[in-house]
Amino acid sequence: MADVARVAGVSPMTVSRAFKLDASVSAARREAILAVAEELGYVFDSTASNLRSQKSDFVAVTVPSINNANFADTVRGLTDGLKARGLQILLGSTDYDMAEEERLVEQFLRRRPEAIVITGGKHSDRCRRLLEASGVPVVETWDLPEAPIGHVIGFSNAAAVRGMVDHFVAKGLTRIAFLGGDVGQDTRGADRRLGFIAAMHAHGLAADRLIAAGPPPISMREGADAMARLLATMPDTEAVICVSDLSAFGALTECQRRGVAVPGRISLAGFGDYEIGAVSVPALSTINPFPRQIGARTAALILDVLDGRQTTPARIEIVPNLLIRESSV
Amino acid sequence: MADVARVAGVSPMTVSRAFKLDASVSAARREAILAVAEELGYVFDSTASNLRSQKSDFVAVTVPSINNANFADTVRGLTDGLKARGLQILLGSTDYDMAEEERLVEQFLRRRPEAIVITGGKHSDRCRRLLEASGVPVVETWDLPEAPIGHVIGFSNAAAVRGMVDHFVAKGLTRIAFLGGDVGQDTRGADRRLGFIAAMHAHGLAADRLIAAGPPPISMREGADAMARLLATMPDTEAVICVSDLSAFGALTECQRRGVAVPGRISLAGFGDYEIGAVSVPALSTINPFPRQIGARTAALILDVLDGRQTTPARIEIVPNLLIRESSV
DNA sequence: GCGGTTTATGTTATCGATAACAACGCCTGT
DNA sequence: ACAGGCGTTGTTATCGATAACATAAACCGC
Repeated sequence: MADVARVAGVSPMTVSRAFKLDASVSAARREAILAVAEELGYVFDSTASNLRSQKSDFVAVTVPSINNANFADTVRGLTDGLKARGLQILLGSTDYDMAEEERLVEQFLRRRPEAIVITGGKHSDRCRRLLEASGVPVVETWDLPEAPIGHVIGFSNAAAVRGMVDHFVAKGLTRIAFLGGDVGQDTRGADRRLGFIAAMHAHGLAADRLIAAGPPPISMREGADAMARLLATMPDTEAVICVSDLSAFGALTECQRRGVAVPGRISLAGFGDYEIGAVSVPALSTINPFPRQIGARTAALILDVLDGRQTTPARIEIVPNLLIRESSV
Repeated sequence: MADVARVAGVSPMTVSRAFKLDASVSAARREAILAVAEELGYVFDSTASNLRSQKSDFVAVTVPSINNANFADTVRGLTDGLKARGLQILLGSTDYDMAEEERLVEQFLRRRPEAIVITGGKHSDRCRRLLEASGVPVVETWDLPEAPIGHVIGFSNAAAVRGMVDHFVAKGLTRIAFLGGDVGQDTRGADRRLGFIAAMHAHGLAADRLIAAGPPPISMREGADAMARLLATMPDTEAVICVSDLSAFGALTECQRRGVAVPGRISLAGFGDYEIGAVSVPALSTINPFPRQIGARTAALILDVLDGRQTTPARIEIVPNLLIRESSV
């Protein structure tokens, strides 16, 4: 920067200002300075800038898995909403593991992010403590924890599944199974399963058709395997709600291979409104929790917090949308 | 850090060393220092560390899209290979746009990453110049550019598709179509299309069944729409190679809705070995370019470069695997 | 027991940008 | 003509950790 300043015939401070979009430098001079910088091949050093200004221009984000269209959509909404402000996303995946989440959060906090976005509302004690002590604005998403760390933008997984159970029951189906959500690691999956059980009980129905699909991420293949087990052990099942569209599609393929008609003999539903659910034959009934919107609103909230427009913890509830399609008609 | 040092009764330098895993501090003292730090709620400041040591512990990565299982797999391989060394991934998506890529690269270089990984081998002039001038090790992936910027770990998209064309021709099919890859933005898609054309010509066949699917990312829906157009305009087509498994699956669903037998009347193939291709009914023939391995080997290469074991530009060619499944039997 | 080496710790200056403050020129209104 | 204000530029000290060097203590073989 000193070199650029010398060549441009100004002080380093003026060069510094020329690189900040808002600072007061005459337009002509800024242009000249940027031209000199480009010619000299000068590359601005954000590290030094961050240290002195005590701002990182980072927003840290943890997701359970990068390879998941739902979370990717949330990240997309976040990125789009934040990049206008020059905020960089620091992305990390926890692999549905709270210990890994804790490690990630600790790493991230060392970079002094402007805000930190966590997927889910359940964390290790130490992770929670670190976040609370950090002074960094925290947003928990994809969940509605009872005692949030800071801000929350999420939805009730249990309530969403209840809507689907209601739909099946209204169709006259009573022997309904739930596939997945059997492992505590995937707290959202577990919430959906608990929501299923509660909804069945509310209808006076037995919630005893629970099929395990193993630890997340639940693949299509695991959905197919679980459906095979279900058909073998409880062949009179009339409807199946799956923990995600991916497992639902896997379940569908298993039905197709066995000649089990969907929705003729078994009605199917997924969760997440993945593209596969809209395109598959039959199209899958599902629940859209608006992942992109979660990201977009989180971004907007973060900007509000950084600009001082939001000073109290926000609690924003997204209402998922029930999509009834061919698989459950 | 000074506070921690005072409480622990040592110099700040010793505290600093206690936080570096390799530095020479007696085990007892390190433990004591870390305990004090934890109690005081001290959080190490990576920014300051980076500035002074002139190391960022960042590896920057650009991908065309986060929401793509193939690229997510590559990122996964990278992350896994790098996190043991405490290297943080700085991830950005270009949306298949070279201008956006240039912007991202410029942003990333300001953070002085230890290395930068770029998906693809085609870039804007300025982007290339910035990378070359930066002195940062560059790895281009998912492609085999003729004049690489630095290191390359990729495969030939054209050659991979040729293998699939050969397979169809060996089966006696000659009226073969290619779906997608019509837009220059997606250079890998375009390479596959060109590879298709060249392979057809090599067999003395006309490569005139080219169906546009629009700009990337090509969705399942767009694959279905393109298949509808193909069936309408060239109903005597015997086989279709799609630019990805996602579009191939979309194409398959269109066939199912119209009662067109796959592979009975039309043979189908995709690209990428996405899970959908293995699970769908019929399972899709496809090409596995080992995205996870690309990431893993890129990580290994980066470590080799950083440790001085690799001093010349590497050129590693991955050989994709042809997977023949039910859709093309 | 003594030079020589290793191990563990401390001291000082520094990475590169910028906050905070000062100052200068220019305009404006009275 | 002059106080006051704004827009633009410069000066100085500083953000928090650590490289490089210095030093003290411990170890070691002969």
